[in-house]
Amino acid sequence: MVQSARPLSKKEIRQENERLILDAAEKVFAEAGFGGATVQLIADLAGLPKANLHYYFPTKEALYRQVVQNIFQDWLKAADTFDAAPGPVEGIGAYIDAKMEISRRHPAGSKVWASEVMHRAPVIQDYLETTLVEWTEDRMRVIQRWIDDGKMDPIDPRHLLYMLWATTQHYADFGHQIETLNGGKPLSEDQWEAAKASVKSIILKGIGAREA
Amino acid sequence: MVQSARPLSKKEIRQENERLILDAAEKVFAEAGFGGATVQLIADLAGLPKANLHYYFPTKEALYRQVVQNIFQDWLKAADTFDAAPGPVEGIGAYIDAKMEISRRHPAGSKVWASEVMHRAPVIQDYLETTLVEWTEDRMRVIQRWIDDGKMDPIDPRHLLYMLWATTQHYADFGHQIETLNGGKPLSEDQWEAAKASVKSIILKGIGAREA
DNA sequence: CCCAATCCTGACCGTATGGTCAAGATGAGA
DNA sequence: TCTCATCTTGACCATACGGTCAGGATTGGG
Repeated sequence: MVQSARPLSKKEIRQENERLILDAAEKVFAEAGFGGATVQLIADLAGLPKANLHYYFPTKEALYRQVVQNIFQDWLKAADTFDAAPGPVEGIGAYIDAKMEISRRHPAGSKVWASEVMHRAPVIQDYLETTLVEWTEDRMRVIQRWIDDGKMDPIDPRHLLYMLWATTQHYADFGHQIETLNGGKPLSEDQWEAAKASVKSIILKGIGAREA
Repeated sequence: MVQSARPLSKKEIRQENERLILDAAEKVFAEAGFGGATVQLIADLAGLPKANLHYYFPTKEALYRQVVQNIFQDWLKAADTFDAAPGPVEGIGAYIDAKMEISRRHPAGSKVWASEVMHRAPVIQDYLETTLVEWTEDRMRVIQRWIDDGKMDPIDPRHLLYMLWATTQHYADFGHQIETLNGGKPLSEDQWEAAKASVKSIILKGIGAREA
């Protein structure tokens, strides 16, 4: 517990507190939903008085918006793997790995995202209509190219993407159900590896992905 | 608007009103989450005064519990198809059809279920631990038998079930996102058929399902 | 060292919400 | 027809919640 006693600068204080608040907010929004979450609960979890939280984020909505936007960024970043790949085995395989890892490391974020979309995306509808549409069309083109090059079966790229999203995010969003079906215990390291392997195996075989 | 003017009997009144309330509640809980839903909103949608709603369901929690339990029943019923089937092509194929149909016809119910599980199943945890566990083990045994009989590849039945749940429910839970990516329009009849076909094709091929 | 800017917080406020109640209306059975 | 059980509802209440504010503490720059 020995720690440098140097007082934090204003900049550092701001950064640190915003991080504390955003982390706490993500957890609380994930567990209770936007409507069920209370500012008091978020403040308690962040270890700050409620009024201090309102100093950094004027309203509950503004805080929620920031949380969702951050999650959306991660969501998109996971696709970097997709682009450089020579074919579906590497590209989709790496994408599944990346998204499964997000589900494992940031389940709260995944739940907040799911909740936002389920409730008709009240705060990020504009992102869906612009960024997500572009992103999706780009990846659909990549998949179509693989199909044209004979690297996989002629699957509708759109439904393949939906299946990838659904399957990988399921391990976060429905993690509680999976845990219950696992005897109440979280998945072990080995079980996570088995999950990833199963998903990759079924999908890659299912789309007839051929090694480069 | 001409209608039989026969006054409803007490029994009919009760049935009718409970149905109105449950239908309205499912929609509102799906759109706003438990915390975001208000009793007033449910009452308005059902066309009843709030106090009347409380006459039939004493608390918001009791109403929510009933909604979730009803959904759970449908969820289980969809599996009837599974059991009689001679092999994975028929069994899993029919299960996918059934669950996709639920996603299409009762998206609100699917969302309420997803929300409940995401929030650690505060009201149906006991069902998860008993009924769902049994249900899952039964189906895993069926799948294992198909594997042993050489009717499909040696896939981990557990992860196959998760993939089936994830993929089919995704079309309800993330329906708004899918709609946005479809130019803001709901999926047409043909598009639903294409979705079903894609899902079935990828999964059945992915698990190496062989015709009987 | 001083003053301005930033940060912190207990106390407070208006509102919305879940739930109650008492009194009346309506249908069922004798 | 009379009586009882069930159904209906406007008015009401206590509470919890999001958000405000005034004033104090702390840091930074000149």
